[in-house]
Amino acid sequence: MSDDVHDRWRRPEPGADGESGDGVPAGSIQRPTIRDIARAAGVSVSTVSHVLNEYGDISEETEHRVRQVMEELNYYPSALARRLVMKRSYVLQLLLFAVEGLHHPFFYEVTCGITSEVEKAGYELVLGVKDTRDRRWRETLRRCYEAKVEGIMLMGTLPSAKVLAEVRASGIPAVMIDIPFEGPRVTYVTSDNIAGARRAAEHLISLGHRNIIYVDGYDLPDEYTPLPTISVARRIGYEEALRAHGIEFDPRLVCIGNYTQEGARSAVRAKLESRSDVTAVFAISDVMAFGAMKAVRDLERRVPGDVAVVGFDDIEAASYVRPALTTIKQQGELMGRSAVCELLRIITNPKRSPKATVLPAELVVRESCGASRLSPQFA
Amino acid sequence: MSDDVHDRWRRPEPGADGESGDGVPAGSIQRPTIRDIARAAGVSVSTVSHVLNEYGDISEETEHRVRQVMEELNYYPSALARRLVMKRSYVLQLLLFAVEGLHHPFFYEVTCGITSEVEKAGYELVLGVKDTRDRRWRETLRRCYEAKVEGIMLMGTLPSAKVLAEVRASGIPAVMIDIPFEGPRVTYVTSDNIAGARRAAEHLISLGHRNIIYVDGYDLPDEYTPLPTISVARRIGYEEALRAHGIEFDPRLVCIGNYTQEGARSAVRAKLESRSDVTAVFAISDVMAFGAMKAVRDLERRVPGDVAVVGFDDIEAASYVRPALTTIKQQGELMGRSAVCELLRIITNPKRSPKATVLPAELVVRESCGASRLSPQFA
DNA sequence: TTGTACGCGTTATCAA
DNA sequence: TTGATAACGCGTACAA
Repeated sequence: MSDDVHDRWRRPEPGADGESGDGVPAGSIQRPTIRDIARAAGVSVSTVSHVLNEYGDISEETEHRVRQVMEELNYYPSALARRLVMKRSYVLQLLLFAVEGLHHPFFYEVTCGITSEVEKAGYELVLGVKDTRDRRWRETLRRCYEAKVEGIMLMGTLPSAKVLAEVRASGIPAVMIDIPFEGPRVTYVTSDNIAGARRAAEHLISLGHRNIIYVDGYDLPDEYTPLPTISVARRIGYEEALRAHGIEFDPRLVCIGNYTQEGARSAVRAKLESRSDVTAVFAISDVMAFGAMKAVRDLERRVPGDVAVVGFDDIEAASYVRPALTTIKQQGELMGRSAVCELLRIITNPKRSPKATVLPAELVVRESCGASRLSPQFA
Repeated sequence: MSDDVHDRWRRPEPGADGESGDGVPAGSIQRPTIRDIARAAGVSVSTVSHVLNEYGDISEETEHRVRQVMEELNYYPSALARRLVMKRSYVLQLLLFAVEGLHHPFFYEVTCGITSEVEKAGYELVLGVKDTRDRRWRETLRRCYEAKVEGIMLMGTLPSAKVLAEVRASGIPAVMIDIPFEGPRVTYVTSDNIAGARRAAEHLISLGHRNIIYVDGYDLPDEYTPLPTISVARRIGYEEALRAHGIEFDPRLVCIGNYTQEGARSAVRAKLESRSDVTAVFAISDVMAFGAMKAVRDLERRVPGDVAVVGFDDIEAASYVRPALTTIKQQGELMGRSAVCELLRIITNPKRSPKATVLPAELVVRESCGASRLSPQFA
C-alpha cells in the first residue's frame, strides 16, 4: 500500500555498485518517522508505538504488517524524540581530567570497565577529556547541563577543587573515580590506597629496608588542601607501615615526581645523591617507579641489588620492564564497573544516600625488590 | 515578577550546609523551560529564543531582563529539544573493537586526540567499546541509528568484515582508524604502514641482519581476505625491504603473535629454537615485541647482542623497557584528530568524495637493535 | 484492539 | 523589536 512512501525514503546512495543490495538503514539526512510507518501500514501512530514498545496488545496480523513496513523503510525510532518526551536522556558523562603528555594507562582500563557496564544498562556514554589546567571546564559542565546528562563520572589527575564543588552543587548524580569526594548525590570509588601503600612499604621493610624514598605525585597547591587525594591516602599508608615497624618518618625522604617518568627520575636521582643510606624507593605510580629505576641506573647502581623499587597501579608495562616491577595492583576495570553501578543506583534511588566503594589493592611481587617468591607473573 | 516561578525551580538541595551558596545549576529531575523564562521575564518564548541564539534583534533592556531571569532560575536550554527541531544530533560515535585482555595503549592515545577535536567542533562523542568476538554488534549499530549519530569512527582489533560492510551500507559518514576501508561516505586514516615496516626491516638489514623473524598479528580467517588490514600492509613493507636488498623472503620466518605479549613470546621462542640462523625479530606491535624480547631471554640469549628486536607503534612502554625498544612511531593523537576532521568534512560536504589520510610512521632508534646513534630518547 | 489528541522544549515562520 | 503558532518525532491517556 501507498507505494510513494517507499519512494520517498530511498537509501541515501541509490547504490552505484552491487554493495547496497544489503539494504541497510539509516543515514543522518532524512529518515522515515513513526507517522510514515503508520501511513504505510495503514494503521495509527499509536499502533506503531505499541508495536515498538511491545505493549503486546496488538493483533498478530497488524503487528506483523507494521514490522514488515518498518523493515522495508529502514525505520529506526528517534531516540532524540523519545528522550524528549520521556524526559530522560539516558546519557552518562565521563569527564577525564588529564595533564598533557600524561597518558595514564590506568584510565584506559577504567574506561573499558565503564563502557561495558554503561552499555549493559542501556545508557549512552559521552566522553570528555579535558586538560587539568584548562580553565574552560565551566563550558564543559554547561554542556552537561544542556545535554541533561543523568549522571557524571569524574576521573583523572587533580581536577580543580572548584570543578568538584560545582559538580556537587549541580545536583547531578556523580561518582568520582579515585577522588575521595562526597555530597548529597555524589560519592566515589577508589582503591584501598592506605592499605595498598602500607602493604608496599611493609614489603620493603620486611626485606630489610629502612630508609625508603617516597615519591609523591604533586605538591598540592593550597586550594587542594581540604581535598583528601589518593596522594594523601597513600602517604598515610606509607607512614603507618613505618610506625608499625618502629621506623621514624623522615620528611626529607619525600620527593615529588609530578606523576611523570622524567619528573620522578630527576627527583629520585637528587635524593639518592644526597642520601647514600637509601636502599629503596616507593613511588605512588608505576610510571614514576619507572623513572626511579632509571635514576638508580643513572647513578650506576642496580635494581634491585642496590636499590629496591615498588610502584602503584600495576599497569601493563609493569610486567614488561626489566626487572619487572613489584607494585600494588589496582583493579581498574572493576573500578569502572563499580562506578557505573553506583551511579545508576544514585540515579534511580534519589533518597538513598550514596555509599563510597573501596576496592582492594593487592601487592604483586615481581623482580624489582629482589623478593622473588611464588610469582607466576615473572618474566 | 511572578515570584511563584522562583519557588517552583529551587535548587535541588536547598542547601543544608554553606556549600550551596555558590548557587550552581542543573539537576536532571525537572528544570525550567524556555516558557518558564518567558513567563518570568514577561516576554514571549520567541524573544527568549532570540536572546539565547543571539539574533541581536532584542532591545538591550529586554535582553538584560531575560538573561537575569535565566540566571536566577538556573536555566539551561535543552539540547535534546534543540536537536530534535534542528534535525541534527551533533553526536559522533567512536566504536572501539577490542579483544578481551588486550588493552592496546595505542587506542588511548588516539582517543585523546579524538575527544579534543570533537569538543572543539561543538560535537559530542559517544564512546562504545565492544569485544571483537561479541556477536551483538548489530545491537550497537542499531543504537547509532536510533541516536541519529552524524558520524562514526571505528577503530580496533579486527572488527568483522560484516561490521564494516554494514557501516558503509548504512550511509552514515564514517572514518575507519587504521583500517583501510572505503565507500561513498566512508574513508580511513592510517599510518604509512608499508613505509614504516619497510623502514623497520631496512634498519635491521642495515645492521647486517638477513634472517629476520616477522611476527604478525592474526592469522586472518577467510572472511577477512578481501580486507587489506594493517597487518597486510606491514607485511608488504617488510617484503619490499627484503627484496630491495636482495634477500629472499622466507615464509617459514613468519609467525603469529595474536597481538599479545604471551602469544608472541611462545611463537618467537618456537621459531628461534628451530632456526639458529635468526638474528633479528620484527614484530608488528610493540606489545608483541616485548614478548619477543622475553622469548630471546627464555633461550638464554641477549637483546640486542644475540637477537635484535624492532616493534611498531611506539607506545609509552617502549621507552620504559630494558633495553629500550627500537620501533616505528605512529602518531596516535594526530591520527585521532585527523579522523575527526575528515569525518566532519564528510558530514558537512556530502558531495565531496572523501580522501584517505596516511600519516608518516618514523623509525625511533633506541637500544633493542644495538644501533645507538643520535637518539635522545635513550634511557 | 485501534485511533485521537495532547505534550515534551526547542527553533522558525510570519505577522503585528 | 516582539509575539503567536506550527513544526520536530515520539509516548500515552483516553476514547472508540
